[in-house]
Amino acid sequence: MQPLFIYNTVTRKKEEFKPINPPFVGFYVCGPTLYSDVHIGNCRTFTSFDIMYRYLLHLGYKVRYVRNITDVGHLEDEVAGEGEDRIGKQARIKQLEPMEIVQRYSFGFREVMSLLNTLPPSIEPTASGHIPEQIEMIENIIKNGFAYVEDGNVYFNVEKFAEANNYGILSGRSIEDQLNNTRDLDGQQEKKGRLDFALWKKAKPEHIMRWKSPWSIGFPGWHIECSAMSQKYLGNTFDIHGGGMDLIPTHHTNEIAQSVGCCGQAPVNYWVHTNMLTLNGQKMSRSLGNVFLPVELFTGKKLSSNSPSATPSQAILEDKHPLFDKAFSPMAVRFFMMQTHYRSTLDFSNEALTASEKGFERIIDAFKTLQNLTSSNSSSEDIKALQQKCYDAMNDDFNTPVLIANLFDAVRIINSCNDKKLNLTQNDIEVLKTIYNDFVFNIMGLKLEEANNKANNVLDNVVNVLLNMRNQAKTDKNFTLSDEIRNKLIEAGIQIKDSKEGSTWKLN
RNA sequence: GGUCCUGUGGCCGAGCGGCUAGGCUGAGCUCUGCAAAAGCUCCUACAGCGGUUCGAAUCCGCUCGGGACCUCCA
Repeated sequence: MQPLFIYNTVTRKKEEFKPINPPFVGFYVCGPTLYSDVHIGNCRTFTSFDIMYRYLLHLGYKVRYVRNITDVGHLEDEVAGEGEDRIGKQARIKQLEPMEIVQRYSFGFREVMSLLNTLPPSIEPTASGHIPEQIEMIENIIKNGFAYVEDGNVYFNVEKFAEANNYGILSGRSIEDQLNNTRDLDGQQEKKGRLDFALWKKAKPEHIMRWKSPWSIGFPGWHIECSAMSQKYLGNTFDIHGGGMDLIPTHHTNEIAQSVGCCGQAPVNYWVHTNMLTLNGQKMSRSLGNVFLPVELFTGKKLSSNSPSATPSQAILEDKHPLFDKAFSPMAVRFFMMQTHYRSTLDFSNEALTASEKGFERIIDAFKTLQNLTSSNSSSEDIKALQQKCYDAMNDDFNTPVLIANLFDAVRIINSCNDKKLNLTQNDIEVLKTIYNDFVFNIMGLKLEEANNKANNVLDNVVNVLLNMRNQAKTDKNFTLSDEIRNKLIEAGIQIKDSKEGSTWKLN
């Protein structure tokens, strides 16, 4: 098996990946809080982890990929432990059951992720479906002396925990630093320490979602769900835990504290974090309001304010979106995301996206050319070496930009062979097909977008009739007619490519 | 204010001490009836100033930009 190196946030180094129980791999990713539609920045994160999941599968690992859905417990003001539950608030505003809110947005979330061709996780557990597990974990944390009860609320005692443990192991910040350099905050009256966080909250009367617990009728804190669910499905210590970088200092830091506080062992061997998607250099986030939605990017249009949802198949759209020059297909967007490494910020712009789209088309066009390549007895290229370079790129912390650079080498070789400017053996051609199948389709998760339906077959036939007429005109040196056919087809959105073997076409 | 990350050619974006990715754009050439497509060639950059080194985009220091986190966020 290829040695794979993964950047570990804990050590801040790339480390060789060694699973606890090969070939099994436990992989947990913090999923979305479904109180509104996911935006394209959320999608970037889940797409990045999809590449990792796909590559691990390709390498032969048996991966259990768990990605949670947060449907309860995420307060508007986490640090104070105050404010409404985010989902409960939307439920109240929209006069729906909280589960209706979650159902609506999880439907949209899944549809968008499916359009982006991400594989579904093995398990998608919800926080509300794991209340007993969370209560049991809280009981253990209390038993171990790391949490205290205050008027029906349970808080994690961070300073107590930090006496014997490195609380800031992920963020690299010392406990003193965190205690002393925090902004002034309100609503801290119940907590003993300013870094303490809620494990269980007593429900106020207006709170819709509530469960019985030993401490009060209430609901779990935000961080405990991931600790409880990852432990349930992956064990006390598992291989990889991922999430957005913005989760490092609070959510993941507290997750570690809870798990260690409960079980006395580090929950995760490799912590992996993806960088943010930015818009004009600024992080895209729901709280900043600078978000746009996948459906808007895929259509180039603005979501109508009276659209019941942003689920692509149901969205009501208005005029052209002010941010986009045009629509960008999900696969072009996916390719665009992969041209930047997952640990770098990805800045959105029409120019960058258009450039990616063209590059992606070139890769797909070369794949079609590859199917009809003529082989030679000798070869002028080292295709096996190219294949290994593709693996080297992925083994180096999932370096998709370098992988793509290597694939463009393959594109050049394919096109040159097609132009009879270099030679490939039949075996080379088979290896190139394997490279495409493995890296482009299976690992990067790209796919051909034209639907192979009846209408397309008819179109294919119709265009071929016209191309034959044009070729006859060319043979007859009737260039007025041949050019007219070409120009009319271009106007109709069809681009013709002539070659020695004949003419092909594609949609523009 | 504190902690950390970052600054690469017209644009995007790799790079982790030597062999100067890749894409997009632009120019020229080949092919072509003319185009398009494709191929080839060219435009060879590392914010600034110092330092370490035989050698630095890459390490160190300072200066100036940009960003993230320290409150919820993927």
